[in-house]
Amino acid sequence: MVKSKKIVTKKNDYAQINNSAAAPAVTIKNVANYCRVSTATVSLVLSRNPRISEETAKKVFDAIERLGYRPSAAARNLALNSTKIISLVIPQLDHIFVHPFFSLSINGIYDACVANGYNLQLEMASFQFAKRKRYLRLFQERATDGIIYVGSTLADTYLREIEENNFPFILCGSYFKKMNLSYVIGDNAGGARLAVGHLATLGKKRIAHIFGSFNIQSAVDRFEGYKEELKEKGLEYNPRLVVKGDYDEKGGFGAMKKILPYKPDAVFAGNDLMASGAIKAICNSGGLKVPEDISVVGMDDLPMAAKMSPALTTIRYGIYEMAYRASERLMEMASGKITGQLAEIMPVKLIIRETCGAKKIKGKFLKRNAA
Amino acid sequence: MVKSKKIVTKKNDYAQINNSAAAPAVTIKNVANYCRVSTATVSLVLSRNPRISEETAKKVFDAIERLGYRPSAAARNLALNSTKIISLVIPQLDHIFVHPFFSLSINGIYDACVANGYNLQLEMASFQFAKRKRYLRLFQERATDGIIYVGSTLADTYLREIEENNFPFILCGSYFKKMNLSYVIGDNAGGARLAVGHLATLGKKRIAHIFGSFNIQSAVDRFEGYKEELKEKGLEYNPRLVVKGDYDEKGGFGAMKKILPYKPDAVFAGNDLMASGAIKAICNSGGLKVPEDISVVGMDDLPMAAKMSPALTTIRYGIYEMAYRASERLMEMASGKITGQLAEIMPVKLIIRETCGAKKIKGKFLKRNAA
DNA sequence: TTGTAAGCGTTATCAA
DNA sequence: TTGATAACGCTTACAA
Repeated sequence: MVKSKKIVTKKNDYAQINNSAAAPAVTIKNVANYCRVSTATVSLVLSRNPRISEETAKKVFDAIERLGYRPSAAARNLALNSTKIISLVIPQLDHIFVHPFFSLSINGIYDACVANGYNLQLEMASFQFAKRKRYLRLFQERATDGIIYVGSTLADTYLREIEENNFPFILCGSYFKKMNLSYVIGDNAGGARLAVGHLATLGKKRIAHIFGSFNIQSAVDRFEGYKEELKEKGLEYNPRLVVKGDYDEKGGFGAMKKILPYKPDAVFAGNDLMASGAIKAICNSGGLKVPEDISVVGMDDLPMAAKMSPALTTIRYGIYEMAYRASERLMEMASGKITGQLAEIMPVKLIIRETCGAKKIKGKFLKRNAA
Repeated sequence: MVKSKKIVTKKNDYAQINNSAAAPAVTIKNVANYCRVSTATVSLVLSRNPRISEETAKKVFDAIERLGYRPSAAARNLALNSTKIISLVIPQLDHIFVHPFFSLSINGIYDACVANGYNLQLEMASFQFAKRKRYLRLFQERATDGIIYVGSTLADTYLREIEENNFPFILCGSYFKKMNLSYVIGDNAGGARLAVGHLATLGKKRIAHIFGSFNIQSAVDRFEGYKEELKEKGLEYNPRLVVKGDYDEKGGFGAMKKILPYKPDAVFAGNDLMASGAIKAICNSGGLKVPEDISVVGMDDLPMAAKMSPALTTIRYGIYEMAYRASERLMEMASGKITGQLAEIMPVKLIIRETCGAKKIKGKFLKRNAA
């Protein structure tokens, strides 16, 4: 990992004249003594307890200001048995942060934490994470108030231990049919049906599907929705038109190349990234065009979807919102406001842009959907 | 909230039969009572103090196992006055996590934390962050052991307060000339000189430069290196050949479009993203080709550089390694192993691939540099 | 080699 | 309205 290297290091230890790090911190006791009240009073003032007189409160606040007092987080944690820390678990993938799905999720979670006075801690769902049982340890050591897991896979069966212990825990964007773990997800099957239904309405008969990975419940659900809607519209399900795309652009490209020989007239991709790859594959194949020859609908409505050219028709359920919401729920669980399993499904919406061909593309650019 | 229990006599010294959420946590006292030793002994066993007999140690470990004891993080923090938490501050940009520079940095920092038993906490350098003085508060409340800031700008003058207080703090990839804050950076000027020198050696006379933003010290340094090397090689500095590119692909594209009218024969881009944008601009301009007509050299050596076609010649200093190293240093500061200002400069290396034209491109693909 | 007990800095329960 | 003081669960002199 870290290679040895020659490094120019310059130190100047005489830089620090005063402010030795050893300076003892100002404590609640100092404040109490300073105003000649008890520590209990100071504590009550800080928690804005109304039974403290205005006068005393002011005196205390002044002292706090003057002495530069800041309550110790550790002491408070110990007394309250809570850390105000939320742990975010994300898959350990090569460029996990690069994936817009995760970036958006993290932003939503971070914002929710800030809004509620929580700190956000980062955990990778690495091999060590599972082996060392960090998902349990964090709770057992009372180092976190709750865990939110974005992007779990069906292989994460160890999560059962969390279920058994009933710790504040929530899944974001994924879930397990066989575990009573709380979760917030998008309406995956519903979204798929919306997409496929739309394509069918446009007269498409040979609608293909690129899925991410059946190791992920949401991909399974999208696939199920795809099949259901085909049946609903009286269209035949053709396994040759369904290929795995691994969630990224490259995978979508490869999947589409495999599908093309079977003459699809439309594709519903399991996410926008794969949709983008699929479009590239189509346009790269002997003059085929999107949407003229093949319609494409994605899912997720990433920021890139609106910027693509042609702009991507897709399913929106609000990734940022989903993550924000899941975090809020988690904090409610952590503070005991809600108990038991919690399941929320974010509603989906079809965002019609250009790649489905529902709108005629006139000239170079068409007025886009608000995105 | 699990609150107050009857404090009468003995606590439950028996093993937990079931684990309802309200079950009080097993404490060090339970373990001590269970093995009929003192809490001090248990504590010493846990810190693997050699003065404890093998026998007792075994007994204690067994009890810990049997009772499922896990030390309370808060209690330990309070006693040790340390949290084993490192705070990572990153700029609040729209898709901050998408930028490979930050992804790589975060990965390096996370890995260093895990390797050293630290937890990683996330902070955005938002308006609130500065206004609420979180950068100070985190220390004052002893909520963190150290802060690492990736991607600070020259506008972050409030950091002076941290300097004054001498808190464990390190900048990663940036620094301030006028503050004695510790930092780890790449050799920016040196890298620029390497790039420009290489281009000059290839016979280039009109070497352009796309810089990120002069609000960032490293960009300034790269620019300085560029100018120095021009002088060194007896080439004239032409301000028209230097344009701002805002660090991203789009900016690089725009910058290059502005430069093209002035007939450059080479470009040194301040990072790989802008280099990529510049190449697109060149290839998009009336049949110009890279490297035949214009050579391009980037900086950072992102994973994408090797994958580009033609593959990007660039300057490597190891972003992941830089971040890893900065974290290690920070943890050393936090644990008091080192004091005073610390400055490390990661050595740079020229990675010759295809866009500079140093190697002839035969056929479609050329054997690439190991990357 | 082990035990006793004094912190660490809060909060919360009583009593005043 | 306030004050004493016992928790919270751990570490660490200092004793034994």
